[in-house]
Amino acid sequence: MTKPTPAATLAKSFAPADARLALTAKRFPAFDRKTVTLARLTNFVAKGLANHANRALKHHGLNHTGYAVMVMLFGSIDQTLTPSQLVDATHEKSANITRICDDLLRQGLISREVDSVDRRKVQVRLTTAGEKRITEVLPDVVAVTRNNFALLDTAERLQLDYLLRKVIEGQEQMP
Amino acid sequence: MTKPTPAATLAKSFAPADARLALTAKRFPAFDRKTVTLARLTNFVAKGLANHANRALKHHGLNHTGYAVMVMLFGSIDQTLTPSQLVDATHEKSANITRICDDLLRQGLISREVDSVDRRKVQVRLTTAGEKRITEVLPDVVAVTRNNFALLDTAERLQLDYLLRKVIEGQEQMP
DNA sequence: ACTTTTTATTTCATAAATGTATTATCTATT
DNA sequence: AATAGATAATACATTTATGAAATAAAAAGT
Repeated sequence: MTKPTPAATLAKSFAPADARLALTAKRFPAFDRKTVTLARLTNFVAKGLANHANRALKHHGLNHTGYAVMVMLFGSIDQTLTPSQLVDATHEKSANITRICDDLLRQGLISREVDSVDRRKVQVRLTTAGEKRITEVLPDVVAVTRNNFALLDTAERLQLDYLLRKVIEGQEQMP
Repeated sequence: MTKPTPAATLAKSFAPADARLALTAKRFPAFDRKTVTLARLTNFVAKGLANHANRALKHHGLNHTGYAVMVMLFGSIDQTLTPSQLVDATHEKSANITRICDDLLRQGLISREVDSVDRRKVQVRLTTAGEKRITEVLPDVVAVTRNNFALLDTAERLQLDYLLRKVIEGQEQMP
């Protein structure tokens, strides 16, 4: 089981910020330093993930959002999803999905067609070119993604998965 | 100690995406489903945090980046930091810090002055109005931030803090 | 002392993301 | 079958974020 003891020694770059938050907590009793720090940490990890992924994706003419869309399509029946499903799958706002898909369409990586049974819906489908592209890109991105978590052992990864899902569960209950 | 067992039952909204990633992993051996999922989870939590914070901040004329800048200033000696220090503290790109500070300056919440000993540097300082504003805003934002982590008990928060720092440590070692 | 290199910040052009309004279609109720 | 209400996607305006180049000052090397 993971022991949180040596946490303080890790991520040294955090020390100055921690000190500032400590001071703020001192000056401001309402300031819940622990959760604020959790929020900051999450933010930093997410930024790091996006930055590293983007660097790997740039050569391939994609960014991490476009990539996320394509991966979700790749993993779907018929390689087809509606924009709404893409919104759920990526947590991007619908307007952003439209924009991303416009771009993927320009690159010929996806197609769009109106759903024949519900004509409000649009079916976004990975093209052959799109499938080829994702196949080229995926190994790079997966490798980079893995590196982000390289320091965690199997138990820790499981634990992190559990904790993050629990946080999301809590967020979904928020007003 | 935290038991990760019931993780699968939490965050139900994740089920369809999990299924897609499972399929992708099946079709694509190189696809390391576990770390990819960790990346996705982190991303979602960060998005939720930003969205919730932004909603609380909007009334106050701030967004979560501007707020982050002000909190860091509030927690600093003399309530003063250079743009570079703000870059480190927030992980925002320098150009963005400039823009954010322009905005805070327009609102009269900070001041900018050239450092007298190293004239390349700029000292960004919280004004009295800025201090007042952060004092008004902080309780709201802290309350919202806490809610995101409401489902985690003390041990779990500690654990999450530990794990995230370890991830950041790993990210910092990346090329 | 003088040139080169490094560091700090900003500017500018561009990209990415969001909120709100709009259009079109479907569903349910009368 | 007509209408009201809900849902799906997009368009448009605006905000937010980024990369690359420019400017300026300090530090280092010769």
